[in-house]
Amino acid sequence: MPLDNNRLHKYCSGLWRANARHNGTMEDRANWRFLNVNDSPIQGSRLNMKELAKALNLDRSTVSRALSEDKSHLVGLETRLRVREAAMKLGYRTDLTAAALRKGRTDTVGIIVSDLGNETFITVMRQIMADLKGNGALHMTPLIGETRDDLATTQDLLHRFLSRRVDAIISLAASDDQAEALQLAALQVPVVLAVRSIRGVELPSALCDDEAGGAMVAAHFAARGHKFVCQVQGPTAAATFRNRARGFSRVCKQSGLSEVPSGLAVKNATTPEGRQVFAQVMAADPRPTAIFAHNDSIAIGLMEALRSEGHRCPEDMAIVGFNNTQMSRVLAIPLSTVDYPTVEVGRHASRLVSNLIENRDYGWKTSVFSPSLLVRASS
Amino acid sequence: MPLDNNRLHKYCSGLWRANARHNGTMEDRANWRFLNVNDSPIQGSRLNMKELAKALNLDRSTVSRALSEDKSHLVGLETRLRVREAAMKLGYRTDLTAAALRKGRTDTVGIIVSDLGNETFITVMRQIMADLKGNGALHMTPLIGETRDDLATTQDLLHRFLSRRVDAIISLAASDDQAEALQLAALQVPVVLAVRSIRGVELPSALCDDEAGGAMVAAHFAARGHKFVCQVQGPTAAATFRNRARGFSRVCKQSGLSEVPSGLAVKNATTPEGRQVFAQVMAADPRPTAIFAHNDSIAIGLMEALRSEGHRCPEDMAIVGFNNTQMSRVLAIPLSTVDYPTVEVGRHASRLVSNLIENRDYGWKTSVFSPSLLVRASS
DNA sequence: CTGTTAGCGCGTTCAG
DNA sequence: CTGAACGCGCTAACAG
Repeated sequence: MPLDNNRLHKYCSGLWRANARHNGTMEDRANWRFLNVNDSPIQGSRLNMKELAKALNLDRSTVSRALSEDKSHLVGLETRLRVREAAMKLGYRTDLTAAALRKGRTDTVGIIVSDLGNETFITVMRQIMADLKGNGALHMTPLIGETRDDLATTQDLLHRFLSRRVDAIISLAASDDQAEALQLAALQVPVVLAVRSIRGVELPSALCDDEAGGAMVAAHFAARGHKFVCQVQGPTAAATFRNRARGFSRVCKQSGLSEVPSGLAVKNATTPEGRQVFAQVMAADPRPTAIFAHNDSIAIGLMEALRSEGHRCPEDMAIVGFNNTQMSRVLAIPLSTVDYPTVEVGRHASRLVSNLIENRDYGWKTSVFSPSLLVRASS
Repeated sequence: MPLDNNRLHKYCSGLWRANARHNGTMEDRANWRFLNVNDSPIQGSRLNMKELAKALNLDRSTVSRALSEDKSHLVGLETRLRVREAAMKLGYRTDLTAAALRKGRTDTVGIIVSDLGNETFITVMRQIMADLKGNGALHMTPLIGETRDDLATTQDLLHRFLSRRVDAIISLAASDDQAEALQLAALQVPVVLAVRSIRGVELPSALCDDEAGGAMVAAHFAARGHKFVCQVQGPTAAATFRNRARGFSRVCKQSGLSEVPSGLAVKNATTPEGRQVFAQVMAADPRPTAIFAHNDSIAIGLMEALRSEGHRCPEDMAIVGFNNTQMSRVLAIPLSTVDYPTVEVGRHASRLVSNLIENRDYGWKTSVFSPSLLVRASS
């Protein structure tokens, strides 16, 4: 089957993006040497640009241009097609590490996330990865690292990313103790914060308006006629949770709601801890009739404890979570929750990165996106 | 504060592993030029090895050796310390892309996963990443990509990995339609399969004995005295689920259990689909008294549906899942499930990769690890 | 033990 | 429109 221009044009991008299904049959790959005009010393089985050029009786430069996305117009149409056809048949793949060395750009961005098991982080990360793959003329590859909120791991990760010469870094794992490490990194490459910010650190960020989210929940409780309510706060070291708490408390005061017990917090925002903290809620006097859990995991722990002890939700106790996770939607009693603006946050983070890479403009471009309350059966 | 040898030795590995907290103060970094003996043309703010060498009145090679892990013994102790101290104070970071180009090795491995939201995959991946970071003298960086079981995405990912010259590829996302793409990739670099295998493709793999897992569940049902049971199968395209089904059915026959209804399968192994399929289970005649769900997500969907309709678990219906996810442990009715050997699978996969990279030995080294049944309250 | 030399595979001048 | 030459930052081979 001869290659037509249509397939070649597909391959043009396919060479970089690999949409092309046909990378040359194994026969082609085995026999590519026979295209050589002169015998040339071949090190491995991997074809490089020099060899490809020799096989075509062209100079490397011409081949380089023909294969490139932005400079292929500098090459005659006929030559360009000939080069691309050969590259395709022979399974040529440009060596991106070599290209990076020459260009001074690796077309990679480091992504730091605290917990790969967290659905919200993953959702934001997916958006970022999708954007990075297609944004503008850029085709960036993400390097992903998980910190589990450990400072040493974070520093290790930053060092690795910097050593690999990433073009930028996005952290979804910022916490106060990382301030210095991130600022040091920002001296070398653009650093963008997403989901989590750091007090007093002015880096371009893409955030959720957590305070507004907390406020919405309190307003909702007030509208439902509750008098005594409480909140189970996530780790207090994270600004995210502090903001949710502040918004909730503010509106409680404004609406005449009493927070009892107050100061409830879990060390990790997980279901088991939500389960455990339930006893403290029930021990309070007066006992609250509604709980705001700072995320869905905690909320689910509370609901499971509620079920275990034979109480009913929302009749005996209303519960609202945060993040709108998949699980919240499929419970027997669907969980009321605050929908996190994952798409907006991810998109803004990737836009910031693209802009900063193009023109090292470190302007003050933080955006804060609003969440929205989803009232379901649990409240 | 002067640098003592202890800190320098830490930095020795810290240079690569960044355990060192102190990367040189900002003043150090700003003034590093003054260490230069001659003025040298400096392009960016980033210090390279040539400049570092000139500042120290040494040759690049010496600096390179002094900083390396395996060849630093070729350098005099005094010089070595001097080099490392300077590198540390000046915040020198070796350019890994350049090193890779020269060495013909990038010290990266591509990891392909179908779904970043899947706890089991993530757990295996974490193990792999931890091993890769510390295994032997190797410090490999993983490149992670998600396919969502899409062939084109998989091909794209493979191409990107290969273009970035990864030293090996680990796929936790194999499915039958990817056979050709993976085999083509295996022509270039070692390819290892984990968690999922492909029928008829002989690549070194690290797997779970899914059939044994299914068998355990059937034996458990038989021991509990059930007569009519059923299973809800995951996507039939995946060998994983086919094996679980086969093991379960085999033991059912051997133990005289009837599968009604049979042939129940969901398109995606998710909680919502588990929820939906529940109606079909209840409509069966005779109605089964126990369900084997091919993973915990499906099982949880079934349990939620059970709750919604007022049935009791395990009295009216026993349920067993697969994977031992966090969620299975914290439900009001803790879920019986099959514990997946994530550590063993991950460890074997990373060992395979390390071995294959060292000595391109493509020997037949697949291992299959046994899962174990965890009986909890739901059965 | 250290310096010298020679590339790794590309992209980008500058000529023609 | 194409070819020749240079160098990105590093490590490996070979001398000394």
